[in-house]
Amino acid sequence: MCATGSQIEAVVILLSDPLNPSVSKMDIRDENNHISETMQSEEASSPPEDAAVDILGQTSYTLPPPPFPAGTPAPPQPASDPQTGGFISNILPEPAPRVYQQLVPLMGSAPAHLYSQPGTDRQGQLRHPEGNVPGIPENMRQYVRPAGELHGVPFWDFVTPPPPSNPPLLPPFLTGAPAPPQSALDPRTGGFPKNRKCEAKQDEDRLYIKKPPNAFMIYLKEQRPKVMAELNLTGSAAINAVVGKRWRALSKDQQAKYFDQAETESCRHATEHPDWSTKENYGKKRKRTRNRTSSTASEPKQEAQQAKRLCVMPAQTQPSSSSSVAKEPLEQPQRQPTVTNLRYQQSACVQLQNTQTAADAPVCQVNPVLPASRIDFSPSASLASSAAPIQLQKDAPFVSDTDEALLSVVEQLDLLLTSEQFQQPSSPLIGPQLNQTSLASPVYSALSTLCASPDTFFENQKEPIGFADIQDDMWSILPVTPQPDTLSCSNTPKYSPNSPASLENSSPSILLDSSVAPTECQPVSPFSETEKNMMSLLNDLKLGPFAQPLQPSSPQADWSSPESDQSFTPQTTATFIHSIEEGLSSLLNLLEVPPFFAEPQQSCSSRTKSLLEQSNSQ
DNA sequence: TTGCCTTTGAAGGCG
DNA sequence: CGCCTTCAAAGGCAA
Repeated sequence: MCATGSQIEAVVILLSDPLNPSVSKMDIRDENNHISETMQSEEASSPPEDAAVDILGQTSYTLPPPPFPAGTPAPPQPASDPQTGGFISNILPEPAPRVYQQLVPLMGSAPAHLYSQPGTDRQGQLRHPEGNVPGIPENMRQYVRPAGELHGVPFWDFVTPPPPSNPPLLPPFLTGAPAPPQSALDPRTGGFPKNRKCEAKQDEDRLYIKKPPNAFMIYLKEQRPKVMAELNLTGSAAINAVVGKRWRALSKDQQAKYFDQAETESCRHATEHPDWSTKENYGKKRKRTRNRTSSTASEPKQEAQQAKRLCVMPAQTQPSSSSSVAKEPLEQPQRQPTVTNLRYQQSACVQLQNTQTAADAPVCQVNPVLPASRIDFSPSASLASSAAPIQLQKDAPFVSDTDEALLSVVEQLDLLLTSEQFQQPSSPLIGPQLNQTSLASPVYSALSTLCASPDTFFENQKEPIGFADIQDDMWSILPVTPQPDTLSCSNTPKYSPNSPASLENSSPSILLDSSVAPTECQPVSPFSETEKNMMSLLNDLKLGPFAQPLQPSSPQADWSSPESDQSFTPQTTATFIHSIEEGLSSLLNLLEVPPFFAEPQQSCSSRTKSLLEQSNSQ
C-alpha cells in the first residue's frame, strides 16, 4: 500500500456509495420477527471466500520497518533497506519527533499510540535502549524503547518521524482525536494548542456544547439508516420507535458495546469540555429556540451550525450535506464491537494514570482521553469517537470504504489481541509478547501513521506496503496455539510460537495441516474455524502487480509516472484500492465484523468503480 | 420558520 | 431515594 500524496487523496476520496441495501418492505408489526431474520441475513452476507482469496492476493512486499528512531540521528541507510524492506529512511526528523507510546491494548480499543512529549533532548533521550525489548522483532528493536510495565506486562514506545510542517486535515473517521493534529506541537507544553478560534468564539458567544450521546443514541444513529432502508420509513419518529423496539430486543451483551462507546464519548466529552455539565444545557435548547425565534432570520441558526462545524460536530455528520436522505448513508459507522473486558478497562485506567499528569483528565474507565501531549491517534481510538475535533470538518475529505476497512482490520486485530484466547495465561503465545510483536508490525504502525497524517503518509512512504505485509501481520497474530477447549490430550502446546523464526519455512496451510498430523492424539483441530479460514486465506495470498518495490531515488516522481510499470497511477491505485476494499471486506466477514461494513455491495465504492472503468477504457 | 414527534439513557433538580 | 424534566439524533410534518 503506497501512493503519493495525490494518491492518498484518491484513497481518502474513495467514497462509499450511499447505502444501497436491498429494501425489504416490511410491516412494522413484523418487526419482532424481523430482528432475528435481519441478524441472520446479515451474518450470511459474506462474499465467497474464494473471491476474497483472489482479490487479496494482489501484492507482496518486504516488510517496511518503522521510521528510524527519533532520538537517534537519521541512520545512513538507503531509503530501501534490502534487509528489512525499510522505508522512509530519508525522512528528516524535524521538528521535534513524536513518540508513539505503545501500550497494552486497551479495552475494546486499539493499543494507544500516544503522542508523547519527546523532551528537550531529542537526540539522546529517545535513543533505543540497549536492553532487550521482548516481543519486538529484532530488526525493529532499534525503533522502540521500553516505556514501563503494567501488571507484569512491559510496554514500549514506538518512535516515529515528526509530523509534516503543514499537517493535513484528517478525514472524518479520524476526527475523534481529542485535539486537532494540524496544529504544531506547542513548544512549551509539547501538546497541541487548542483551537483558538473556537476557544475565542466560545468565550465570546458561549457556544452550545451538546451532550454526549448515550448508548441508545449511538445505537439509534447506527440503526436509523438501516431501518429507513429496510422498512422504507422516513419519519424519524417512526424510525425511532422501531429502533427502540430493536434496542429492547438486544441482549445485554449486545448492548454492552454501545454502552462502552457511550462511556468513551462521555470521557472524551469530559476531557474536551472539563467545565461542562449537563445543567449547562438544561433549558438551553428551548431557550435557544425561543431566542432564535425572537432574533433575526438565520443568524442564530448559522451560529449554531458554525458551532457544530467548529466545535462539537459529530464526525459522522457530513458537513456539506444538508440533505437528510443523502446524508444518512454516508454516516460513519460507530465504533464497532468492543471487547468488554474489565481487565483491560482497568488497565486503561492504570495506563492513563501512569502516563499523564494529575488533573489532566478525568478518570475514564475505557479508552481514556489523553492530554494533548499524549493523544491517542490509534485507528480504533479514532473510530471510537463520534465527536469531531475542532475545525476539521469543513474541508475534511470523505471517508472511503477502504479507510473504514483498514481501520476495521486494525480494530479486529485489537479484538483478537484482547480476546480471551489471547489472555490465557497458560499460552506461551499470548500476552505481552504476542501483543507487542503484532503491534510492532509494520502494517500496524503504518496504519497508525496513516491515521495520524494520512495525506503525508504515502509521501513519506518510500516503500510500498502490500498484502504481503498484511498477510504477515495477520498471520503473526493468529493464535498458533491450540485452544484449550478443543484439546483432547494435553495442555502442552503442539506448536512453536509464531515468531518470525518459527514461521520461516512455514506457511499457514502447512501449519494448518501439521495441526492435524504431528501429535499422537489429536482428534480435534486446535484451530477455530475462523482461524482456519484466516490461515487459508493468508496462505493463498499471491504476488500481485505491486510486488516489486519502488525505486527509492525519486519515489514520488516514479509513483506518479504513468510510464513506470511500478508507478501508482490513479488507475493502478484504483485497482489496488478496489482489491483492498473487496479483500478486506471478505476478511472482515471472516472476522465476523458486524454488517455495517460487511455488506458486499458496499465493498467497492462508486468512486473506485469509476476509476476502474476509466482504467479499463484507457 | 419553528416546534413536535419518537425512542432510551444520563444527569440534574426537587420534594 | 424516587420522580420529573431536559437533552442528546434526526427527518417528516403541522402550525
